[in-house]
Amino acid sequence: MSTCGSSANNECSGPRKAGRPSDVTKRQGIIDMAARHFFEHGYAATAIEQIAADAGVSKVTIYNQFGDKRALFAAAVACECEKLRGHFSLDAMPQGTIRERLTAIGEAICAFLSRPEMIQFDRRIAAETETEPAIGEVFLDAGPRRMKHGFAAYLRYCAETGELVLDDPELAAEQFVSLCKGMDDLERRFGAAVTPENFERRIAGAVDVFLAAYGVACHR
Amino acid sequence: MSTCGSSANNECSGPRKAGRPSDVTKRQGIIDMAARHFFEHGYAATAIEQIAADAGVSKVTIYNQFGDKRALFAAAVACECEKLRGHFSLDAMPQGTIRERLTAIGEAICAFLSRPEMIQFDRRIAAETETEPAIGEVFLDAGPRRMKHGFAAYLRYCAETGELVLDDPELAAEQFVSLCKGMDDLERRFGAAVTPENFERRIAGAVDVFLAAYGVACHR
DNA sequence: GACAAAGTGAACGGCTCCGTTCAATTAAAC
DNA sequence: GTTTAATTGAACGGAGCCGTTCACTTTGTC
Repeated sequence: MSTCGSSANNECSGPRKAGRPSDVTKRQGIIDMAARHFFEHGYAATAIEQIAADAGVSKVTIYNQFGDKRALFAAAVACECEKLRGHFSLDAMPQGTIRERLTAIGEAICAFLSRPEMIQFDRRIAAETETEPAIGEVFLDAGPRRMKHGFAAYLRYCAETGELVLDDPELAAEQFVSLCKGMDDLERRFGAAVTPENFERRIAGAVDVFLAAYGVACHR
Repeated sequence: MSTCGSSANNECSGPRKAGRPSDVTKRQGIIDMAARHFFEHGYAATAIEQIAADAGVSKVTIYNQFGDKRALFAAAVACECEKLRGHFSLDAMPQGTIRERLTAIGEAICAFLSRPEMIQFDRRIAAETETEPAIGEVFLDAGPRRMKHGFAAYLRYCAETGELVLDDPELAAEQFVSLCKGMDDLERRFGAAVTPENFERRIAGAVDVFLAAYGVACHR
């Protein structure tokens, strides 16, 4: 479904190697299925043979293409992070008052972060980061930091248009996102059920506090 | 070193069983070593034989006392959560202006949460919560929720003395803690190094924002 | 001292799974 | 058609580890 594996496949300069070329769709199928298993059941609890079976592929093919279980896991993580990159665009900015826009943004961010797949992905990456610090780094760059910088740029823009009064957009971005998340992502990481009624109140509270600190009304 | 295992050991009513009594210090040693291994290397990566060896105990003794690997893990989690309970007291409240007090509290909370053992414990519990939801629940009650309620009570007290203006202490408590943490606990969960310079700025920023929203100055 | 239960050490069965090897098959490039 | 390389199925070696059994020792209580 995704096209993550195309990053290192462009061998344009090399002469076309003779013989049967490796099946790209198979490779992608393996990565997709590996991601599914790794992020659902954890690294240790996932058997390569199972991935192979579910991807309709021989186990040997996996070892030929990736060489190692860890390498396959790394590929799956990289692919998933690549998908993440597409999720932070500033194109479709909501309209309305600054309060309405912040509310919409807060809702979007929370909805994005509280998807069950996201929670599980978070858990897995965190657990594996210990044995493979590079994995955590890749995720941080593809996800949280990217989101933070994008949002900070928007806040800076708002400051330039005079809708907000702030001198440290990065800090303000962190603060707003943290306010929106509250302790809810924590609760969810530890299995608590989602509480939609708290959701609204939390976002509204976040916007209130944020505007109290950075809104123009307070600084007149 | 800790005395967590004493919760279910009070068999006061039963007649003293004949024969050799089970060694409580051994039991505690097993739990301590189990916690060490489980939280450092993960559940799956921990071998019971290793725990037994490091605790100076036979593997059979572990199976006699706990019956199961999962049960041993659960005992270790329960013990660690018990330790957590002692860490949230409102006794030694700092003095000074409300700003100084909030700053001190924020620093204490962040210092407590960013201890490496805490980060690892967090990761492990989150990962195992999936297969054993009860574990996550136990942790939430012993840690985050407890801290939140305790701090909310303090905020309510501050509101009663007129130092703060707020009508939802629980929400405000969440907001303050979230502001203090920022995205730093996230970064640390994914292996990023600690940045002491950001630490100060983040706490100061949190107090600024919080007081802008809930301080008496803004509501006069 | 007799008894009963707890602890020990060693060995074992059984299971899962990683990673490899090998001969056979398939599919593209030339 | 020939060549080259990818893919496959099956089987294997080896490792790690869970949980059990058993005979034996230790350490308390009665």
